[in-house]
Amino acid sequence: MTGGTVTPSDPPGVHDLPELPEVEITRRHLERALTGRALAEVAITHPRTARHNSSIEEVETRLRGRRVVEVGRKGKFLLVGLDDGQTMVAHLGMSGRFSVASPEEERPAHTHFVARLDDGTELRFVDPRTFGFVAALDEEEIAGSGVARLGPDAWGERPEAAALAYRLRGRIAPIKALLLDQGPISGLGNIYADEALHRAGIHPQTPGGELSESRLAMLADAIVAVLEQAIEKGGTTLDDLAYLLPDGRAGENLERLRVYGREELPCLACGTPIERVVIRARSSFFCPTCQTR
DNA sequence: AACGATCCCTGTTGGC
DNA sequence: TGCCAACAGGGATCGT
Repeated sequence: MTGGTVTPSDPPGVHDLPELPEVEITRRHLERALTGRALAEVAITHPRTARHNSSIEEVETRLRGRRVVEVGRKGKFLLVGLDDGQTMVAHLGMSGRFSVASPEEERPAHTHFVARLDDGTELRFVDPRTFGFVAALDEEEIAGSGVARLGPDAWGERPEAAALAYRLRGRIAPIKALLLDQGPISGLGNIYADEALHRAGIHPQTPGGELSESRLAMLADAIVAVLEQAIEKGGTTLDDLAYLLPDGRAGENLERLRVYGREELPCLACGTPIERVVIRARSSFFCPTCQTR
């Protein structure tokens, strides 16, 4: 039921929407597989995958022959440092997935990027919906990209209440929208934003700038807790058709979700039916009793 | 500057 | 049984 219609009795379902935990799991996998390796040959087969450079050929040329120095992450962006100072910037978008496989293994449908590595394996990027991308950017290009507008990483940098208060000061947009914005704090998507707000007892429509420092302290703690748990559980795979982890395993965080996709089901804390509202064209699930403005 | 709307895209599904 | 419109999502872009 990946991306299917959401009905009250039917959890949205469910695929693996890559948010910070899923990207961090991917980063760890790539760190092991790519560090020290050279991208011997690079082939991109879908123009949207290369849209952050001027052409497919430019990405291929700029990455070809480069050696991987480090694999980092900020928010939901993967930052693969290369030996000439460039960075291979990648985003999984809605449906992107990296894997490292033997060239003999059949390539899955929607494989839009392949890099042959100098150890004989192949780095692949599969992305049916093409919301993801792979780019070759230098320092200056990164400074002008979306990466530069990211707020502190929600897990790696863990902004505390005072930092959140500063970043949300005067903002009247709903806190849910601000958490999705990636500017005040980066890495949260629709699932973990809802989960963190529920854990913190904050209504998603509360204007961000109106949250007291004590409530922001609860939010900061809740964000780290939901992300930590999701990373430990291998991320959230929402249905067994969609694959999630780079090694092919499904994540096991789904059972831990307390509000996302649970419209009309009883709140696990108080029994009140979970409600759904649309904020910034995204579903927000919340408990009207536990979460207040 | 901040905010909201719109667009991109495809697999899945509800409704007919 | 089969067809098709609706829907989900992150981020870039644009209008107000």
